[in-house]
Amino acid sequence: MRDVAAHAGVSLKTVSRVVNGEAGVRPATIAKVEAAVEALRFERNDVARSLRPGHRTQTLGLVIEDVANPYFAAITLGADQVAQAHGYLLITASAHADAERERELVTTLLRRRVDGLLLVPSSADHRYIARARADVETVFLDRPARNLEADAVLLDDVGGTKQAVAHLVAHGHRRIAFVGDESGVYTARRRLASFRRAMIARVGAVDEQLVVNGRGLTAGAEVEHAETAVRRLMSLPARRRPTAIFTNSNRVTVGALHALRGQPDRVALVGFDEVELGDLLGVTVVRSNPLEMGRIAAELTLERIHGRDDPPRRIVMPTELVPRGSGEIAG
Amino acid sequence: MRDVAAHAGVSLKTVSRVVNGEAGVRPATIAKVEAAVEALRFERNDVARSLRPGHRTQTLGLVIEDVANPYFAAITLGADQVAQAHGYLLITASAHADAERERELVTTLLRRRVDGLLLVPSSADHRYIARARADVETVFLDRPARNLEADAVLLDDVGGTKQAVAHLVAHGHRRIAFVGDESGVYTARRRLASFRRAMIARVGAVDEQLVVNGRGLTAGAEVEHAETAVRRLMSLPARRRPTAIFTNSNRVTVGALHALRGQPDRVALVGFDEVELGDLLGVTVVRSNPLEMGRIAAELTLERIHGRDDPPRRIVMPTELVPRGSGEIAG
DNA sequence: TTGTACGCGTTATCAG
DNA sequence: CTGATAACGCGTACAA
Repeated sequence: MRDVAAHAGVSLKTVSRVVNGEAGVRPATIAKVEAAVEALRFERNDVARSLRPGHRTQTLGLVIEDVANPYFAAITLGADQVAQAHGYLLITASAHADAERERELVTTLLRRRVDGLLLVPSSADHRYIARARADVETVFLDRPARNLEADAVLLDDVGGTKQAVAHLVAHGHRRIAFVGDESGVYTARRRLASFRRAMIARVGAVDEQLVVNGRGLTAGAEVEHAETAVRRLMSLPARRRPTAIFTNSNRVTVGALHALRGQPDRVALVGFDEVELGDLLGVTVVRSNPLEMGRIAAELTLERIHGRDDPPRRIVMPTELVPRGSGEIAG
Repeated sequence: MRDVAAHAGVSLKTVSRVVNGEAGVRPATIAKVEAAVEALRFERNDVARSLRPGHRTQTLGLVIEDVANPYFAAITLGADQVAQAHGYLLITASAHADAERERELVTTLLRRRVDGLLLVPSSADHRYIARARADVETVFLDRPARNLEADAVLLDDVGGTKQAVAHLVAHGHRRIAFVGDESGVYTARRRLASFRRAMIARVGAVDEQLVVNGRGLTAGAEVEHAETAVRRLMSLPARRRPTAIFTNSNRVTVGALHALRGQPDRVALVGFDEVELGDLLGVTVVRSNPLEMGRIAAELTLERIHGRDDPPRRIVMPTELVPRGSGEIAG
């Protein structure tokens, strides 16, 4: 910028004014400066710019489990859409359900002074965020903060799980299995608890043999582990074998579909989260709208950045049961 | 940092040393400083840090079409893995195949002084990048740069297309349709050209009625438009109707699968790119490895940043035909 | 082992 | 309308 000023024969501040389109510069001067900008291929440095007090980085941080999971990819897209619309950019990082990694990533993002943080948490205690920087606007996604007051955009997992169980029971099932990963510990536990409650309410009991929750379902191999788990369930003696399965995430659903492929008996299946081509495969799912979740979370974050200061909100997104065949197999 | 220094009764520089773990500070001093850091909740500001000459932002920019497309999501994950492993962060933005948006995003990223840029281009001329900043390491993904010397990590679309055509011809097809979107103009044109060549070589001619390339396949609605296009093909009189279809991207494949669902006649289908659950649906695809593409591109970018300076490279990733049923329907 | 002075590229303030 | 100067938070060079 100094070079541009020299080249144009004006002061630094004048260049700044022209570059930022501020008013109060003579057209002739503007032309001179613009010529110099062209000649020297000058490009404003937004890093230095955001160093100024008051000025922000115009950046949002997003930490998710895994971009390659369509559920999180949709969240990412939603957040990106809103961010771009407001002139913000999004730093996205996958923590792979690793609490340690999550902390590292969050810390790095805070050091970079992101104006806002969107977080799908894997860790069990988020006081470290407040400890690091109290002034960053943080919105939790999919799972609430632990030990921290913060906004959260969540799914109605309780409702969704109830719908699924009710649907299967209505189709005559009583031996319903629950297969989940533990990636979102909170989510998983919550859905499992709802499952138990719903089962007790509608069937009278839960067969714990039919509950598989995460032991061994490590990150990165959820699909394979879910497949194994479902195979194991299907190899139980006939009278204890489940007639229906509820899978609690899209990864698990995909694994279950693989496992059920070769099965002689038709087993009912309802999965949490949409799965691509699920319509063609006839997979009944409890669907939510992760794109909208990402949008809402980003919008809330930006509102907070721009001064909104009512108490932390907890927004719960609805779920919807989409019958497509697999959930309507009679028990 | 000044406050910390005051609180600890030491100089600014000493705090800097402690914070960055530099040697040559007395343990007692370290303790004092660390106490002050705790008390004041000090967190290093990496924005200011990267402003220093020589210091970089440790950030990579990635511009893709759409994170919600599993192909690009896989690229994103690969790039993120490598970035994280090297202490870099990734700013990812979806340009939705809009050349204008691509330019805006790239410009914004350059202004933020990303150290490297990974770009799945939609625009047809990339001189603007060199014009803006000559010193940023740029690697193109999926499609090469136009009017710019730059590294590129590409797919072997020619080979993949040939494989697909050969496969279908080997199964007795002669009336093979090509359905593509124009999202990657370069890619689309190239695959279509290869398709024509392969058809002429193996069948002797191309029925242009069976070539649908993008007219009307606008961004964001590729799936629906592909579905419509395939429906139209299937409603041709029997002797001109295709007996096989080659779809040139995962979005188009999904649309085609929807269109073919209700069809009375079985039509063969080979798609470019993997589609999730394609194995269960029996979809024959020409598969590549987008995760690895993202990794390789990020690695190359980092090597460039760290000084590698051989001439621009063009890395071509192999493709593989995966027979699963839909491509083996006899013609 | 610790401190001082300066500069990174920009914008805010205030004077001319 | 335009310019000089300070400041943002940090690290480098050098001095103490």
